[in-house]
Amino acid sequence: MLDINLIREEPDLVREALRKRQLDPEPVDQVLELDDQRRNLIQQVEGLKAERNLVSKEIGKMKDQSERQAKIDQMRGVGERIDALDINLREVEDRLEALMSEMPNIPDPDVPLGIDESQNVIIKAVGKLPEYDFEPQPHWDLGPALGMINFEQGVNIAGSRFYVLSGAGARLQRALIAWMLDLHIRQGYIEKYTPFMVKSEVLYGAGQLPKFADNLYRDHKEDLWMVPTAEVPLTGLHMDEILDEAALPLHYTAYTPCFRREKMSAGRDVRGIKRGHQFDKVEMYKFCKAEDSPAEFEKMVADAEQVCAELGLTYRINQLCTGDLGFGAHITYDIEAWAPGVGEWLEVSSVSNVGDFQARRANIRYRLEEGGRTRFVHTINGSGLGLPRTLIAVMENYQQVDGSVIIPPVLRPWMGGIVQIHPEG
RNA sequence: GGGGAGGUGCCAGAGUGGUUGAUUGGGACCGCCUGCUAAGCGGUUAACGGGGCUAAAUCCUCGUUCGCGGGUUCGAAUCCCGCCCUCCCCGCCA
Repeated sequence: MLDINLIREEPDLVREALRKRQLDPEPVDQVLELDDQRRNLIQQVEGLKAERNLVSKEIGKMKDQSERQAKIDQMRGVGERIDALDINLREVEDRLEALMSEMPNIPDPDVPLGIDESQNVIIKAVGKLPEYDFEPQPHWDLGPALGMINFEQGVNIAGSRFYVLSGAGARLQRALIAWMLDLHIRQGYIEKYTPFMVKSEVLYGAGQLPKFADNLYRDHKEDLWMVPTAEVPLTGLHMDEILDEAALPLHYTAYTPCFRREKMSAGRDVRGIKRGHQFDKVEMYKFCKAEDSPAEFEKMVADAEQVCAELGLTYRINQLCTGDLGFGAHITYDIEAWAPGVGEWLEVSSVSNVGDFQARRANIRYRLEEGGRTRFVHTINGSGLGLPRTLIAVMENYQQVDGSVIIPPVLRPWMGGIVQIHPEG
């Protein structure tokens, strides 16, 4: 959520931000109009309420019955006018809220201008593209051959876009999760295990609702929704709280499965485990003071990089341009790992500083030690990392000519000492 | 799922339809007092929204908020309805 004061005072800045995102700036004018109406109605209705409060107190003290009755009759009329104006005000506020809640965050001035993902900017690359003296296989061949992935079973029990991990495949994913969580703990994050279903207000707070309702799974009887990312429940942890300045920053990490309905376009990413309706992810999340968020953001990017580096992956950092920036993001870096089998860079992490955008929605503030007004915290989220793609990168990078896969050294303690996975039979 | 109790400020805990935004404790903070500490004395102690004064306000003023949402009333923490949550007992269960 943007600050209404910003729209009111610097509408051109907001219009420009929308244009940079390839969006129509017209809602700004509607917001200004509704904001004007809102304040106008507030002034009217609050004036009447002040009068009513005053006279009601007088009535309480009056002795003369006829005088008293006259005042009561007079106030009855005032009450009716207040009710009518309140209804009017509610309507205006609902419409304003609807518009505001669908307005995206302002891009950071440093975000490169661009119309779509083709204009994202590679800002760093680490490692060399590995060379093989054989044709590297994609994971959708390696996985089944090694007994690590079973696509048929997934489709049979849940439909297209689902798969089953088996044996060393399931264990390797679990090893990655456990190792990543432990790494993040060493990096200073506190591990959280959260509900995988949340109330709609939490999704609103994180910026998923109302705009992205179509991408979410929900219980058909209750107000419970499957989380599309751990970012959602983690944002909700401090909803409606006023934190002490001394408590910040808060660094959390959590493993959750993620559920996304997304209408997958036919013919794109249809093979393998790169994109599905359910996937696992280890997430990092920070609540911090406004002045600290740029540095905390950079640190989180470095924390995510460390995961790639310790796994021995070749990766690069891609800064999203204004046209590709997510709804709530102020600035975003994607980390992409090279997967030689599928021959593409896989987005294994996306780290965003959302500024106070989520904090405004979720009402998460902090109080300065010297007192004064409360302020909204800044929140930062990042994957550390997304599991299916990390699994792909590990399998495809560590494959051998005989179709086996070597386990990266850092994961071996979680693999029961297994060093290499060999084809079955 | 069934039965019972309850949700008030940072915490505990009062509250009669009418100067109750809310008694009183505790904590915290600011003064005073004190050789130091303790004690004592006085004071302060919410959030959000609108308007005003301003360079800007932690300044003035109005409004809203006693779990949430409705209703009754000139006026609701207080009465009525619905919902949510917590605690205790019973049942069921990994």
